[in-house]
Amino acid sequence: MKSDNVYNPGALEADIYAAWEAAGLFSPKIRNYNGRETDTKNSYSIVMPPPNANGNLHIGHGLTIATEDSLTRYHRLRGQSTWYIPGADHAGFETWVVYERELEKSGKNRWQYSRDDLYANVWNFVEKQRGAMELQLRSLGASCSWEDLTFTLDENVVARVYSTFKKMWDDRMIYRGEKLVNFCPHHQTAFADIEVNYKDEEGSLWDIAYPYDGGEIVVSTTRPETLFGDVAVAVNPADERYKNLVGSTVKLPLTDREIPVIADEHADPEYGTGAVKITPAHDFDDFEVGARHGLDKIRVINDAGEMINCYEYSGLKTLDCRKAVIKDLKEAGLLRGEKKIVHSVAHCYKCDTTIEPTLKEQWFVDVKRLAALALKALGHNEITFYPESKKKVLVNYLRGLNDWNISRQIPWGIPIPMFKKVTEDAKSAPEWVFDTRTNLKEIEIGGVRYLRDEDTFDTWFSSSQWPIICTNWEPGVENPYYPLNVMETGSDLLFAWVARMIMMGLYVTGEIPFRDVYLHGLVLDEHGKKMSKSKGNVINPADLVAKYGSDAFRMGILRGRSAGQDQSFSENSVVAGRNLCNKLWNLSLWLESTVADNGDTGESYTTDNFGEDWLCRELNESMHLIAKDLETYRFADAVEVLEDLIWNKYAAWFVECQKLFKNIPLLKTTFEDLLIIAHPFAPFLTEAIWQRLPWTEGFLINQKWPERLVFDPISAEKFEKLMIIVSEVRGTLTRLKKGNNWPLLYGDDSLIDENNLLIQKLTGVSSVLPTHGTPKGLRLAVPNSEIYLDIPEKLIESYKSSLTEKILKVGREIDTLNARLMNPKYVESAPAALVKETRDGLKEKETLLKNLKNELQIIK
RNA sequence: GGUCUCUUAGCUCAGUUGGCUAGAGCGCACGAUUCACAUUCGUGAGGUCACUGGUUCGAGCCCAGUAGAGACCACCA
Repeated sequence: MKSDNVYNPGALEADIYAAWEAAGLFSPKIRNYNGRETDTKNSYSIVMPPPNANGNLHIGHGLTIATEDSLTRYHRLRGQSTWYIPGADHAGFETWVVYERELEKSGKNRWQYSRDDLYANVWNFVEKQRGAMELQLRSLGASCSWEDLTFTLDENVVARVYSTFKKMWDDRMIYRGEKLVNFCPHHQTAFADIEVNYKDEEGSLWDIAYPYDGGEIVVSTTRPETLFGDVAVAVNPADERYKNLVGSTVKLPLTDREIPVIADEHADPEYGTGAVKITPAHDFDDFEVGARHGLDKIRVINDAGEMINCYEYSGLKTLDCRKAVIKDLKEAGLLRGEKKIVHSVAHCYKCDTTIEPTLKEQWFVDVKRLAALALKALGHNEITFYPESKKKVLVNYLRGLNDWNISRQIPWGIPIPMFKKVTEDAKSAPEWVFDTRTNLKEIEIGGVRYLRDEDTFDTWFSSSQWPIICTNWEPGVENPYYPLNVMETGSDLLFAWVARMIMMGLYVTGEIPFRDVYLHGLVLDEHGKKMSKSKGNVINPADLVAKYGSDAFRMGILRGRSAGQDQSFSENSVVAGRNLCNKLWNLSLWLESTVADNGDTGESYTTDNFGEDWLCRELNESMHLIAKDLETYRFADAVEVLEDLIWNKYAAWFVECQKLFKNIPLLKTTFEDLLIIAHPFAPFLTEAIWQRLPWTEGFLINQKWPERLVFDPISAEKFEKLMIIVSEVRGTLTRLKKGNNWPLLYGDDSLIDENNLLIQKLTGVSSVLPTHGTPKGLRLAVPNSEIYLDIPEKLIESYKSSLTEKILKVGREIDTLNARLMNPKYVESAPAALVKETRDGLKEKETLLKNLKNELQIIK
């Protein structure tokens, strides 16, 4: 018959969360801190990496919340003024892609609207979607301060972004540059380097002859269509083959232009023919070469990916033009060869269109100074990384960082507060002015008209200031919540986000934005593969929460996970979490009825027997370990310690003992402690139990982390001996396979005298009796104890092989200990305590061996 | 090419400044069963710590190298 005593999370979780929220328990205790509260030891702040406002939470978010919320709840229980700040991301480009797809579905496109209309439309679109994500955060138990939720387009965000931009503009760290950018012809926007996917692709390397009087120079290219933008041919200065051509000109095929031959290190003599065409407007390397040699930049591809400025080829798509050029070169007799190669090609990470390096005027941040600030702080170890190795990775990245393009050509984002002069005769007026009136298309300053730059900021420009914004940091005002205690996020965001937060935090506030960085790895499927929709191996956290409960999910996802490591995940670990929840739930049912049956006197506890002292000792130790693990971000270890405590120590040993000798005050105290230390991991279940127990008051969520329990250590030690005896009896009975209905006899032993009932209960033997000096039956392998299982001669005989095996094993152990002690250098150099331990161990094993051998003698 | 990570039980992973007989969960095998829990209880099997050298009284851990797996950065005319 299946029992009804099964923990059923679904019915409870929503109500509990609502009760916490209604009671205002997620808010930091100290809110109005201006000048009043500066004790940072008693504050704890952490921000949530803002999930996409119009998206659903995926498994990575589940891990994020499980991690951050267990930290939050732990520090809250520790009495700190704890502030977990939630956010929602406008997710500039991501959201834009979704919106534009909707727009296209209804047969429209972005060009039919003004930028401002588009912005308003997306705002409404996101407004409709919002809320789902927040509900999911609640169902995961995130105890974040909802009244402080920051949306990445909120007024205070924009204000901070503008003031930082102004500061950088004044500090000459922002410049307008015509540079090549990664441009997606489909989305019509530029991308940062890290937003581009490189993929290996098959392509052709064509050799094309560029003739000159008396010969030709053959260049190798994968992009013949860009030859109309060629402004030079480069050869390596050390390349003897071409030395005499440097400085002369060659004819550009299919045109009537002459271009120079130049010497530049960029040309690799080993690759292709060693000569390379230079197209500064359409290739990143060539752009650099062009800059070094003062060459022109000729654009031959427009934003839509069509050819321009190239005779009859104009208007063709790039790939069509490539075919035409190859055909015409062949006809002109200038094609010298074609070779299939595999090369890596940049793609848009959203629509997979080939990225077209495009010449654009954009806003750039000069990152040298920013990176230097970050490198200095990292060099001084001002920020601790978990895992530590990620610091090295970050330093390496910061050292090679290029200037940061912060312009995006999409309407959905924070408008760049820069206006360009349009009054032509105002010669003395600056070309660009900073102004925050971005709600206007056009402004006038001193009779000069300026038009707003239509671009918006790269999302990371605002995100990089997230800790500053969320904690309401203001210059000159003491703020106990800045720097944050920890920044927790995925290790895939180390460059895009963490690096930029460090740089901008230091630049704006002069202080690091957070003290610790904890990076979690990717959650892979159970076979170690990345989850993706196309593979169909995506696990949705909401499904698991619905099936097993939020607590089970949280413990399941934290189990077996370590910092920075991409690790697999399967439903099994959530099942294990669910089982633990059920265990705790049933413990609480037993405890509640036991307290009710025995009367609750409300007295404070004392310890009255070995098992009670032992449990107190173990509970103290587990509390200490869990605290230490959480403070060093070892979540999996903490869950493991908790599980061992609840399942093995509390339920399997302590409660079984308590069924014999009930100590109601101690049961109550220790179980309350258990609930508190389990709360960071299983918030709903523990609160549900707390609310149900008749003697508890208030909420569990804001109780005090338990004090150490008082116990007698010698008594606790003795219980361990009892455990060894019980285990040995159980093991022997199992191996005999003849049931457990035998008497257990023991020699003169006060420990067993005092606990014979307990031993009988835990092992199931028929009785536990003194030998009265006449030992008989099978002697058990318990050191320093004389214990016999009173079974018939025949059965003892059948146990002989098992005994022999044991003797051999103990013999081997004695050998290794002996060998160690025979080594004079070990005795000399190893710590004294260790040597003593070895000696004691040896003595114990030798006695045991003697006893076992005696026993074997008797059997014979 | 550069940076970083990983290789420990059938699977997924721990193993914190080197210290006794290398751990956990899941899985597997054997056994149990009225009263908190079959989402249970008891017992057990299972490991050449990738490989080769070195340092040390002592190496899964430190050092050098080899092999394999993966991530990221740069480049690929």
